Amino acid sequence: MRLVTWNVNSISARMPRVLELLAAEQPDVACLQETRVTDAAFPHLELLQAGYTAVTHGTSSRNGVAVLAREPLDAAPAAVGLPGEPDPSEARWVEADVAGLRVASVYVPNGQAVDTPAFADKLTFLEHAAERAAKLVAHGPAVITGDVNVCPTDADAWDITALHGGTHATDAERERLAAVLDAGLVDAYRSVRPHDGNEAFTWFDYRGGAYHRREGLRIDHVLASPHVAARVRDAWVARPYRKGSKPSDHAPLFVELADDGQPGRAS
DNA sequence: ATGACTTGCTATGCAAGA
Repeated sequence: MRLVTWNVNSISARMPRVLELLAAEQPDVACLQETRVTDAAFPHLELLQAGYTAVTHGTSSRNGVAVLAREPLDAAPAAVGLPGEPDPSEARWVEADVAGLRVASVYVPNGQAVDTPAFADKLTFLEHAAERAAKLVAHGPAVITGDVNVCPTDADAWDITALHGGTHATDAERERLAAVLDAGLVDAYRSVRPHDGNEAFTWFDYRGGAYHRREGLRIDHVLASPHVAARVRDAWVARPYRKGSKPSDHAPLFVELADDGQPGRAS
């Protein structure tokens, strides 16, 4: 089974690239973030013509998450919103049951700057994500995936000093991401590619030619429950989707899972 | 130069992204 997570930075602006990816890569599940449309305005019809059904949690202009699947999804999401999140109206969490998995698509708050209310809200959001993770892991096979907006280690940034002590790589954020993993999840990418450098980056600033200078961050993650983690055969960043015509500032992150019941790649 | 793009807004410059 092939899963992809991608912050599309507006599905309206990105529809040609989204359709390109679905046709070329044929993911079984696609978790999208920053769809930036209301549920009513979500392009269900075009996606259906491409062979995908979707559950969404969106709001006008900002944020918004979705799960797409080649198998028909229930019209209603398995869960909408993250219990305890600071502002449920921001539309940052949605869950679907697909291919025997509970799949959560998440867009963690950016945090703007340390010592802002937005940063405090980011930490609170991550704390509740850890609580939700524990519940999902206890429930069964699960994947929490999306734009987590945290670099787990210094190796996950092109130049840790370039972050100027700002968000995404503070101890406070890393401790809270670690707590999410401690709930029983595995960083699927690092489980198979522990030593990758800049090929692991999933976000590159639009400005200054950052992509072509390979100056990015690894902030999009696939976090898998133990049963799913054992099925991870490969993981990769699809860098070509970060360039070309009207790209998102994030590259898609793919994970290939062995079929349920088959042995996963031991690494 | 902690800017450099890109997006959506009810705009004609701005906030926000990370």
